[in-house]
Amino acid sequence: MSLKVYNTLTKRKEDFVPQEPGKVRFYACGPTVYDYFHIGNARPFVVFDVFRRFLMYRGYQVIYAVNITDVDDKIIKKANNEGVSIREVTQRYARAYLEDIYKLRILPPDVNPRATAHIDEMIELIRKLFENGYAYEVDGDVYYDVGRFKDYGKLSGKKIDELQSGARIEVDERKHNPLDFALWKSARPDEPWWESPWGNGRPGWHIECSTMSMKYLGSTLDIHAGGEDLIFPHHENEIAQSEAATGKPFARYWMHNGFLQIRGEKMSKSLGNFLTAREVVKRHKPEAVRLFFLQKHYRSPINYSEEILSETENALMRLKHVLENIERTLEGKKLSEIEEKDLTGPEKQRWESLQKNRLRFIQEMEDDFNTAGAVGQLFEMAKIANRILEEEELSENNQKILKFIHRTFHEFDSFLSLFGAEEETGVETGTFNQLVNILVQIRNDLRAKKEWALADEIRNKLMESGILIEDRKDGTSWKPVKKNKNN
RNA sequence: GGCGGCGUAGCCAAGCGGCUAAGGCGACGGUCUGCAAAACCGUUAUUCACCGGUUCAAGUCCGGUCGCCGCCUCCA
Repeated sequence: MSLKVYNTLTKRKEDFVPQEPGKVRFYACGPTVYDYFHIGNARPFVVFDVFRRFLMYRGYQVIYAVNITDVDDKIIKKANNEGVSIREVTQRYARAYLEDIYKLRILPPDVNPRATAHIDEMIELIRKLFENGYAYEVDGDVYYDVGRFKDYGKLSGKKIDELQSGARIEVDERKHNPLDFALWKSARPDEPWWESPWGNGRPGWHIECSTMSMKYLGSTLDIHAGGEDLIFPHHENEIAQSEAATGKPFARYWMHNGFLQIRGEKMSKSLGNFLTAREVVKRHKPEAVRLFFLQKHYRSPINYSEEILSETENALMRLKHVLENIERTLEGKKLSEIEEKDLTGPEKQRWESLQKNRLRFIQEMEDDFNTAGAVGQLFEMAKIANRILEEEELSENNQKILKFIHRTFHEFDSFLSLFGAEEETGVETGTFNQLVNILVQIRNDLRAKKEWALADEIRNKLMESGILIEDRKDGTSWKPVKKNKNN
């Protein structure tokens, strides 16, 4: 089986082959921190998080970088409107961004670079573009000379001439070409600025992503991802800058997510028809938001409504109930691994269906991350589990089948993050389990050394925290013990 | 005007040339229950916007028509 990815650059689904076997350099465009991000912005954050983690699940070493844009016109405007400093605005919303992605159970990226911390590198990149003849200066502004870059338009499929005729923006006569974009903007009053060879100023938007992605991931990225509205001009310009500077291909695979619509219209800040992710997460489970995105293919448009979110929440509960019911049924039972040769009749059929479901799930994920198709397999497995749970007496093999289903769900949840959250605390169970397992392991090491006092201390302390340790001849297990509570 | 995408049951949605068109929500029927709720089980598209064409075989490929959306300007 091999992974296939739809590449915007070639407009085709391609076999995914990273430049270095087993290693994926993955960059996704992050937020401009001038406001809370809305539920439409959340889509790429969630889906690319799942893709990243699926790649990890498949054994790739993934370096995942997501930038934070903290210098930009909109930030300046916001600060001026509120009469506060730029720094205050960016700190407030950068923190809010981190809080919100945490709530959505998005794993923190490996690198989360901020633009203002990379001004020197940006200046260096611009200097390189001057050296290579792709940049020019006018009155302290520096522009990229689009006409000099032969491949301009290769990502968006646009031709420079056609763009010119269709350009609706007023033409700046100082530019060689109306499509030339700012690499460096000279300082205006009340704007933040940094020193540069071209005078005081601040970087243009596009140069940030080129600079930071290449700094942390190298000249050629394996995957560059973002919303489809970034294809032009943002990603087109990133390619122009990066490739003109390094002479190497900038990114091997370009992935773009489709838009979220509300009442048949694109959700956007400028249209004012947005709901912040934090509002939505107050009304609906974060896992339901994730499932909402995952039940659609990431490249298709998706329609938001409260009703659809509620429906998704019901669907999520169906899956969670299965897990809970299996847990209750199997509680305290010790089951060995399933022996296929012992299976006959309906048990065998169930087992074979489940194997197909599991395989199919992975195949769907590998087929350009078809999460909707994959999730369907989960519901089919849930159906089988429920049929077993309905039975009066559970055979040993049926119990083992239930156990298999439970394990498979959690296996896939390493990248789906739909289950396993502690409802009240928001603490991720996976992390919690890992911590307890570490303690149990340490204790076993101590027992091996016959350091009983400390080992018992760990057991007692865990018991006090509601964790029961069980030493058995085939190993140590543990489980949370329910405190006496009504209901 | 240029470029790109979409149109599958009441709603959401997978499907990318060939087993009986996944799955979810809802609705209806049933199991459970003292009753109810919850949960679970079952049923729910001779048909894939429309018209032609290619093929032994088409939601699936090609052409056209209609409708919707996005990009071409900051935007995930």
